[in-house]
Amino acid sequence: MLTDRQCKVLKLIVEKYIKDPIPVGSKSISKALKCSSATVRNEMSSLEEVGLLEKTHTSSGRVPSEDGYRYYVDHLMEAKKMTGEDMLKLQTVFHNQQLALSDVIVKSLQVISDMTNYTTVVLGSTSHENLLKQIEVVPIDDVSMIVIVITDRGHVEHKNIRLLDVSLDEVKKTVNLINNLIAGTPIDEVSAKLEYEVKPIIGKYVKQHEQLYNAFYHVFSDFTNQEVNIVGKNKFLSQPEFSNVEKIRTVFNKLDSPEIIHSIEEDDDNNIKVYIGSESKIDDDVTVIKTRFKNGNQEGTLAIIGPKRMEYDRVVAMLEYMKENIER
Amino acid sequence: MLTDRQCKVLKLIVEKYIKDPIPVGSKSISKALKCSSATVRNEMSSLEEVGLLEKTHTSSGRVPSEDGYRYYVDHLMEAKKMTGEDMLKLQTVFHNQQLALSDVIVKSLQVISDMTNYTTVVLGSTSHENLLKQIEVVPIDDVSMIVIVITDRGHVEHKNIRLLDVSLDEVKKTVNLINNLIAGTPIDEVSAKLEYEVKPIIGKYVKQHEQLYNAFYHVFSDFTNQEVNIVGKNKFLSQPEFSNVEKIRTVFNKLDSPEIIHSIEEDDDNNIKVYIGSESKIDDDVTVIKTRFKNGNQEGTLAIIGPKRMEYDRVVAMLEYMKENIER
DNA sequence: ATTAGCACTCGTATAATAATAGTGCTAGTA
DNA sequence: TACTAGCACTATTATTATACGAGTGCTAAT
Repeated sequence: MLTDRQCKVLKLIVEKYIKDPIPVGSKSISKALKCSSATVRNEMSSLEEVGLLEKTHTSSGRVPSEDGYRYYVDHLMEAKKMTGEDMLKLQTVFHNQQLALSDVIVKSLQVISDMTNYTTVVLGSTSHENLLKQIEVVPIDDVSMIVIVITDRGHVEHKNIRLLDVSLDEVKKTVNLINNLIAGTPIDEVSAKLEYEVKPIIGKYVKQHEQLYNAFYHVFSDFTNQEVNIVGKNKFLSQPEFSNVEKIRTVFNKLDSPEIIHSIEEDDDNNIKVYIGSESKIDDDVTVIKTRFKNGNQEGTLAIIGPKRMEYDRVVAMLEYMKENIER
Repeated sequence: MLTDRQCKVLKLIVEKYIKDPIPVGSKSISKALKCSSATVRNEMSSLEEVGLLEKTHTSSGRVPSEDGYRYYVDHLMEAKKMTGEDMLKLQTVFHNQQLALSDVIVKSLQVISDMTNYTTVVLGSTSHENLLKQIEVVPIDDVSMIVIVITDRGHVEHKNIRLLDVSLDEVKKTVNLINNLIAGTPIDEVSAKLEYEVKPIIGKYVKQHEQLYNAFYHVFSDFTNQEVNIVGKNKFLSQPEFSNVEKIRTVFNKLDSPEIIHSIEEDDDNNIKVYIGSESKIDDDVTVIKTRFKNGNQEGTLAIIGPKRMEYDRVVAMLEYMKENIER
């Protein structure tokens, strides 16, 4: 258990280091604690012993360890009210009645990314949560047409397909069959239903059913299994801990990897969760802060991704504000 | 006018430097020219005098200047046949009958980006070339619906709109009116037509026409004026001339800027064009190689973006191959 | 016209030095 | 017992000196 003063020391170090990424010396925080630097040094080495602080070399100042950040986030950080300025910028987006919710979310995350210099992410519903609402087909020329797939949650995808020697009537028949037979099915089960419920029927009533079946099968099997929207990736380029290209490359590759991004919402805790450093699965110097939201049948995950040395209190306040505003 | 030997020297230097980005010394190319390093040095300083070569410092080897690359591309580079391996990888994409042309293009550019380690770009038709084909509306819940806009070239966009207290019937009336009255209009003129041709009519026949008009007006005014597809931006991160983050930041910001990307197709020359260094408008160390393509009413621009120190012959060969295959 | 030879230049690498900001520890004090 | 002043010690950073080497430009000889 930490003493009261140790908490203060840790808090001061974390907050100072977040402001300015240079190791914190004992002298620089001794005044704030109303005791001498020697005392602070003693406290510092206790904190180092329990693994909350680290040194970059024998005689350097201290830097928070991963556990140090964790302790700060879990016990020391004060719930910060959003500043009026931050609030104002977001409100103008939220109060735009014209925009659909999903657009409001994306817009406000853009605003947040610019305000904070961190990367932001929206993950929509996954494909097993999205139900097929209807499909539409629009012919473009003799051989190609566009298939548009719409889900009950308003997710839209379209795909260009080529059909040689298939008459438009046959296509329309197939579309109607699909809409009548399997609307309401979770997207990721559509392929299966297509095979077992639609294929036998169009086999009987539709010419060129092979070609048509294959085309539609591909449309659904290529359906993106999750809507992902990442805003402000480049913000990483102005963070001091990402000043070497190697590191940037690994981070960017991770951000481009669906598995990694997907894993952000693995645990479906409804509260705000903070993944620090190695917990983030992106890089030891990266922190991910995320929350789920739900409004009617719109649901998904918001995340803010930045350096481990992140303004935790500010970001948490922002995410709370976002969640609150989305959910009503 | 350059002598024969000067051409050889320049060519050797460019090609050697492209392989390995260290300044080229006289000795290293003297054997290939069957003369002494002193002779090469003389030729080199002539080439420097006319601005085709540069030194990084007084006693360094030579590096091609921007003009040097230009001269190489315009006069020295040999039309290279694609290697069998390169060809094979692209053919498997092109020979996929299932895919629509636009998908084939994107897929093959992904392949090219991976093969070359450069960034690739497809620019679709611009909004004044795309004609409105039809719009569709799908209601999602009481207040929101999705408007889907389809152009004659198969470009699809959709937008979520919110309409309070507007009945579905009124919406459908409006949609029908729009489809009947202004289908066939270039997308970037739709907003105007909407105002002068549709607004007066729905004003008479449709309730809540204000709200409806505004909503559709926004749908079209937000229409992306150009389909842009950039693949493999991260490839820049493994190019040695982009090893500092500052540079990466400026390049990435440029690549994210619609104006810059749009400017690639400013000149509508149908042949392959090479923009070297400052000509690229992206960075002095960047080269853009592009060509237009056209197949039926599908047209657009392909570009490959990489370091100035690019494998020009290989890239040009690939673009030629792409253009040829797309156009038939 | 070409080339061998040599003085010269400049970048890179290595080592030596000093300055500085920090630590840990000891001994003394409230 | 808890704190602190003081000091020896350590590692980083910046600066300077030195040597090395790859390359050039020029001159004189072929």
